Amino acid sequence: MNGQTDPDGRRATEPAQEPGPAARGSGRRRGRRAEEGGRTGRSTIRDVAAQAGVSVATVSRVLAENYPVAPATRQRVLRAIRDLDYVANAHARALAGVGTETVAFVVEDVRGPSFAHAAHGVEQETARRGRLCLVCATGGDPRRELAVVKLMREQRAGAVILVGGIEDSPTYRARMAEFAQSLESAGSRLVLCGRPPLGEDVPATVVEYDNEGGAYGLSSHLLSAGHRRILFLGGLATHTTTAGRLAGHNRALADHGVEADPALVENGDFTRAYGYRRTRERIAAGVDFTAVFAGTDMVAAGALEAITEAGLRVPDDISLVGFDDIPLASDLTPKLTTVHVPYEELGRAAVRLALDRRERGGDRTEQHLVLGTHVVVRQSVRNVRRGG
Amino acid sequence: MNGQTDPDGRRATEPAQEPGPAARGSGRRRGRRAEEGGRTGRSTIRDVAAQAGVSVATVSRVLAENYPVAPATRQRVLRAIRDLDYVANAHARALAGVGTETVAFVVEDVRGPSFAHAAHGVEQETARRGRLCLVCATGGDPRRELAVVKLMREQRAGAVILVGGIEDSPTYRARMAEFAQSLESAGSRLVLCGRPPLGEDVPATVVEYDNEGGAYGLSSHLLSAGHRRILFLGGLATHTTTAGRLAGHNRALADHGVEADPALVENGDFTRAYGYRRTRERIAAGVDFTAVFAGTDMVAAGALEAITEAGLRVPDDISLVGFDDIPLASDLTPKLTTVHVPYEELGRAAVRLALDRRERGGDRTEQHLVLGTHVVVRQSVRNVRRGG
DNA sequence: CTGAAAGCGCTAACAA
DNA sequence: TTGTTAGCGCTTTCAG
Repeated sequence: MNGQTDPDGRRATEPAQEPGPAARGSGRRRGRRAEEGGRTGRSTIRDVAAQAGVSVATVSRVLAENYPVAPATRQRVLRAIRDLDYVANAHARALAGVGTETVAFVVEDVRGPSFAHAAHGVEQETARRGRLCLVCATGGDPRRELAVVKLMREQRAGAVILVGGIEDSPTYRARMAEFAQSLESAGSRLVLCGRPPLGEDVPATVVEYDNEGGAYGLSSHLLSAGHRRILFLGGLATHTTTAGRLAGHNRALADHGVEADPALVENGDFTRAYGYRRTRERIAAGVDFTAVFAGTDMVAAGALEAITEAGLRVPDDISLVGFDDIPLASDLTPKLTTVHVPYEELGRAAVRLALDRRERGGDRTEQHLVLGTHVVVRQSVRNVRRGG
Repeated sequence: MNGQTDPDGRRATEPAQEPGPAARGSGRRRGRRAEEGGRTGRSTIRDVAAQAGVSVATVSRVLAENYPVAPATRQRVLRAIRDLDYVANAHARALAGVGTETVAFVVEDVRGPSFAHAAHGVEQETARRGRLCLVCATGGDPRRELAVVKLMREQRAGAVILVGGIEDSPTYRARMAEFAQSLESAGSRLVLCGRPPLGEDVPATVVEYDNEGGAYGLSSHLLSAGHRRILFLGGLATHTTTAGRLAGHNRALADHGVEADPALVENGDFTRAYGYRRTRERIAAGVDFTAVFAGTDMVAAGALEAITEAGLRVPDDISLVGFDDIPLASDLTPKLTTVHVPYEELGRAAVRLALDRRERGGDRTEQHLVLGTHVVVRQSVRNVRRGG
């Protein structure tokens, strides 16, 4: 750069023809607004200052309340603010280094059954800290997910929370590791909520819940009730959630000395429609099981429908359990025995961990928290030992 | 200013002692980054320009793709961007007058039963237009609502959507009118979604659905089935939603020549717990009705529980209808006859109307759209005419 | 096709 | 106590 340029660039080259202090641009605007009567368009801190006959710094001070201002001045400023219906510009504020931070909450679909509770947790904790909460849906599309993460980096989000299980794959892991780095280097933080960690070297916060343990408990409950042939209705084998739940189920089987029969494990998705369809097919093909372990409560609802439709009863003819403990579980008849997942706490913890870490200037390490789950016994399981 | 101070100000006066993070000078930050190898902290467009050996203007141009840039230059810039892991700062962009706009979605509680669908509609339409979607919960607290609206003004949200019925009152109307004005003058737009208009002179967009018509249809359905004594379980009489639904109910009664009995109208809230409690009390006090019109499906779920618990059956002993047609309605046994409300479309329309109007530079008039509703007949109503 | 520089609205260091 | 002013990072004329 040539030596003539003032390092600051702007002012040095400014000609003497200085009109008033500060920009002519806003001066002109001010003029226009005055003509129109003072209520049109956004007013700026400069307008307020002018109106109150003080400097912008003073206005900023009464706004921030972080510096002594003479009561009389203060009143004048406040009055001007009211008269002009002034509101500070969050962007300018952010640019100047202060202002409300944002936390992004990224889900596949906001209608997902457990979304509401997780969202509530996030919203709660986020609001408690005076932050804003951005919600984005990806529709499960990796491209949209990529776009969203980029957008969040641009927004300087304090944390980006990705919620829900996912199809695991090397591609996925690579992408996430990149997201994590990318966010980290932008001063933000990636939070994986309800899905497993990526490894020690990935700077992400992970808040998951115990799928394996919950499933173990649930299957144990079934096994203790005498069930030996349990139909497992899961999502794809590579789905992180399915993987965890199936693992717990298999461990329970093993612990009870029951051999795992591959024919009793179905892979599909976590929709109600799938639960219905597959259960119906299995029943049509001959009922070679006494209980159904549905991957989620939604799947269980579908299964229940199919069972009922086939003229069978739950739990008399077939026992049924779900997973998640969404409200639906206790609305079904019979009320569904399931595993409770603390979604709300999951959301809260995600925000808490991520922001606390940043505030304490945490290092780039991984953070990992696993929330407990527990079986909720209701009315959809029958004891086939005593019972018959 | 005195000539001794470095025009860049900060750097010059900066003491040697290592400062904390969040350094005051980006000059220093930039310096540090260079030392550490280019990946720490946020890089700015200036870093990219330097790295690529071009001016910031050029970088801005390749980013915006709105101006011719020599391919070679372009490549160098792109490379620099990648090397530096650069992401534009949305705030700076917004301040400069461009950038992603935001739409705010304000609800009482994100766990509300119909929230998910409305949110989906909003999210969908919002994303389609390349906007971001902010979600805030007020917990029904007017103070928090006020704070949220202010926050949204600061964020320069393109539209602020308030969803769900509300306790109507002069205070409420005055507050809303003020919000509307306030947002309007800030170049934003207030959208009332699922609640009635405030008047021609209030610059707000209103998207509601036909509570009155839906209730009329529903009660007519009940009346046609021979029911004469229908217990109406509503929210407070001043609640906009309750008011609409009750009005439709009463009109149906009148049209069928049935006198409205005040003793058959209960006021409470829209919770499941209320539905349960009140129904139980009424049953205990003597069943002087043959059908229950629950204000919402949630209330109906509670009522169903109470009825069942009392050893009565739906619809054999008592018919039951709800309102909203949330998923729960078809999960209950028996499946609930209810009124379908197009929540998703409601959300979509809210965004569409508000943003379209702004784009077309609409005037300050009120906008008003009413979406239709319709009865969904399922299995919770019995015909007492033929039946007995 | 590229660069210089004037802002966008606000904060905070420094001076008065 | 209050005012002045240098940025924050980006876009966009206006001149080359």
